[in-house]
Amino acid sequence: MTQKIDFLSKNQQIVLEIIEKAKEPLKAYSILFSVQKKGIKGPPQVYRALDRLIKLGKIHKIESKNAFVACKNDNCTISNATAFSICDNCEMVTEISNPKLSKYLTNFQDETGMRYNKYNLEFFGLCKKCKK
Amino acid sequence: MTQKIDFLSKNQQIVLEIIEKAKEPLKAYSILFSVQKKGIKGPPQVYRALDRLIKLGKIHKIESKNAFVACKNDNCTISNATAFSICDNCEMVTEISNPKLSKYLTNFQDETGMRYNKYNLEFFGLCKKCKK
DNA sequence: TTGAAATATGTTATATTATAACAAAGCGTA
DNA sequence: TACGCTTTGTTATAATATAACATATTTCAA
Repeated sequence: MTQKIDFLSKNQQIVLEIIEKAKEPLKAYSILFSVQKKGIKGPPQVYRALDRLIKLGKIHKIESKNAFVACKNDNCTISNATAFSICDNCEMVTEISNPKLSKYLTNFQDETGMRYNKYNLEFFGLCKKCKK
Repeated sequence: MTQKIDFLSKNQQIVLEIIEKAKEPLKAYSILFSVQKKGIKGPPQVYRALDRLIKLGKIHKIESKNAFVACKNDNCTISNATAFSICDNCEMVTEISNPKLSKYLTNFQDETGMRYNKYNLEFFGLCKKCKK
């Protein structure tokens, strides 16, 4: 049987915890180094946990940075519709949860008639702090 | 002085040409293999050309695939505002040029007051062919 | 013109990110 | 229990990207 959708294995819990505690997106290998003392030895264990957490919507991958952040939405049902704001200077990443935006993009249809079931949007600019 | 904005070096021309001819996004190392007969020996030469072509708006990087496509817009002034449609099955990638969408996103402002000067949007789904 | 500073290119090596391949362990159920 | 399936562990390696330095080219002021 496939793993139950609400159950996290030990490795998955370890990886999720460290991502949730972090204030910034974490790279896979920095996760690996941090969790080696907890018994995780190799990249595949980390990447498998990351893959699963992504599928569950518990974390998201910031594609432009190859880094991972915890999902900030209460129920992580929108992992197929993600938007982030990224500061070019301090690299701060924030998940945008704006109902209007997600509605607009979820309903978006282009000329080709292709219907989308997932999107990822990354905004870049300077955050308030760095604008000063 | 900085290289003139409308001038491409030999390497840049070679790389751009091969990307423009391709029907699908190209990976950096597949570009490298194709251009080795033309005198380009190493990854840095390819990556430098790619970086410059991106800055000029001649090509875009598909972040979720680590691959590069030619810009389809006549004048490539919107390289800071990109949107793509990606088929999960056949991996076809199309650049979306939809004025309404780009206007919406360019003007988008979130609660934090951060103003964006760049965004990248990637839609995923099944293209017409693959839906059948 | 000429030569110092800046820019661009070539080259080797290596860092970073991710997955293949297979072995071992756990789990459900007939 | 023993068979099939899924998950986990482990080693090795593939794929992506950049550091570091050497060489060449261009720019432009003295």
